[in-house]
Formats: sequence, structure tokens, C-alpha cells
Amino acid sequence: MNDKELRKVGLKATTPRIKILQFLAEAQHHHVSAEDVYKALSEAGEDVGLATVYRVLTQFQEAGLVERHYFESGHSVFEIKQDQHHDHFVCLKCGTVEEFVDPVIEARQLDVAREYGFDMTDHSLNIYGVCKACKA
Amino acid sequence: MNDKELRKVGLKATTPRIKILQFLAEAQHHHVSAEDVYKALSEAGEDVGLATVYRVLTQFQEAGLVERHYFESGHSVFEIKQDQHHDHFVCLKCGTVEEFVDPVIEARQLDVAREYGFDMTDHSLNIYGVCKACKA
DNA sequence: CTAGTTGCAAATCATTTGCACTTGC
DNA sequence: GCAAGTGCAAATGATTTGCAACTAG
Repeated sequence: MNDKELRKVGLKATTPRIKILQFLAEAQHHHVSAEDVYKALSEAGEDVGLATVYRVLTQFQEAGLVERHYFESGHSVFEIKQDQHHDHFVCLKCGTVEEFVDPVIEARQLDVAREYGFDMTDHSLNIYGVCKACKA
Repeated sequence: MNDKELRKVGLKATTPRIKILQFLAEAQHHHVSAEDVYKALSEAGEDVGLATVYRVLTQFQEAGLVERHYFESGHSVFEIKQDQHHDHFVCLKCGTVEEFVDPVIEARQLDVAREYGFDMTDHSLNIYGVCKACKA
């Protein structure tokens, strides 16, 4: 049950929240749009409004349960927050998103920010191109 | 005159296009939104419609004259394409965008992409935080 | 001349908000 | 019971598009 996890971050354990959190955790492709969540729940017979999906996702984001990313093309996707930070490969052919982490890049970012007198609170690195599957 | 530059990329040298290109080239802060362009031209007495600004900016982007970036917060900015690629610091307080280049990061990105069997066509790295000026 | 371009208004799209109603605790 | 949460419909803000009038080559 996700009930506890929700209360832990100060949110009432309501049906929509539980369903959405569950869906995010089980989603095969981690990165989903609000619309994706809405459609999936609707198809599963859950009667959750799109506005609620947006509200809940925003609350989850504020609570640190999910991250929101804005990829080129202007619309955003959400993913359950993982233990470790990571960056993304975005395939321009099939739209797939793959995750990766590179310690060298992570470290340099901090250094560069410091050099410029910038307090880094967050960062996002997206590599766009063609994934292995699409090249085949 | 920008006339030649426009024709070179296959676009008729019309007044709106010339004005917009000129504005982008002279803009003090390189990164401007479509709205910024529209307002600046209006204030300068140029009668260019917002729809035209969007159309022209998109054409410029396709022609490789400008780049479009989508920063977190969901709205995009345009900048005249520079000789060199660069990444961005985005100040969450004042919205300012600063540019930087780090060879170490650039090189690692290529390596990482290769390791994952990914053909990189483009990438974007944005560091979010508080800039020097806002900390003061 | 005439295909490409423009301005304006109306149309979209993603996301947000107002409000009367419902539900967790 | 009551504040917090929800659904729906209407509002928003950014961007796009239809179309009749205009202009560069």
C-alpha cells in the first residue's frame, strides 16, 4: 500500500492519489505525460479527472515523489523519483527515453557552476539523437 | 543588410523577417521569447503580428539561423545561432540566462552516448539555480 | 503577374482554476 | 463534521492555423 508513503509527505491517502502513485510506480516506461496517466486510469475504469491528475502530479512533485521534465517539443513528462539522479537520452525517432548517469559530468557541472558564482539547485542534461533500436 | 543572409537560406527578404533578424542579432540578452520580439517591434513602431513572429522564428529555426530552447517552466526562448555550441545557466530568481561551455562535459557527452549505442544529434544542458547577481 | 507572406481573428493544446459537491480522518 | 480533496466546466497562456489582403522577385 502506498497509503503510508502519501501520509508521510503530508497528503491524505485518497483514491485518486493512490491510483496515480501506483500507476507511476508500475509504469513500464518511467516517463509519462499527465495525459498518459489520465488515459491509463480511465481505461482501467478509474474515474479520475484530468485536472486532478495535474493537481496530484504537481503535489507529488512538490513533495519530492516525482520529477517533472520538459523535453524539447514543449510538453512535459513525469517520473517517480529514483534514489539516484540521472540524465536522459531522448530518441527523436521513437520518442523513447533512456536514463544514464555519468560521474564525470556530474562533478564538472558543480565545478562549472562554482566557477561562475552560481548556486546550482538543479540541472538537466538531455541528449537527443537516435537510439540503438531505431538504428537497427 | 540581412537581405542576403535571408535569401541564402531560401527565404524572401520581407520587412518582418529583416526586422526580426535584426532584433535578434542586436538583442542585449541573447535569449528572447516570441512575446519579447513582438513587444520590442511593436514599441519600435513596427507593425508585425505575433503570429508572424512565431512563423518567422520557426522558419529561422528550420533554416538554422536560430535555436529554440525549452526551459523548465514550459515556455521557450530563441537565440541567434552562434558559431559555438554552448550550454545554459538559468537563474530561477531573475530568469536571466547565461551561457557557458565546458570542454570536459562536451567530450564526456559524446563518450557516454557512444557507450550506449546512441547517435547523438544534439544535446542540451541546463543548470538551474541562483545567479551571482541575485545572491548579492 | 503570382506564389510566397502577412495580419487578424478564431482554433488548438497543455495546463490551471473556480466552485459546488464528496470523502478521508 | 469539516477541512481537504475532487470532478467538471470554464479560464488561461502559449502557440498554431484559416483566410482574404498584400508584396517581393
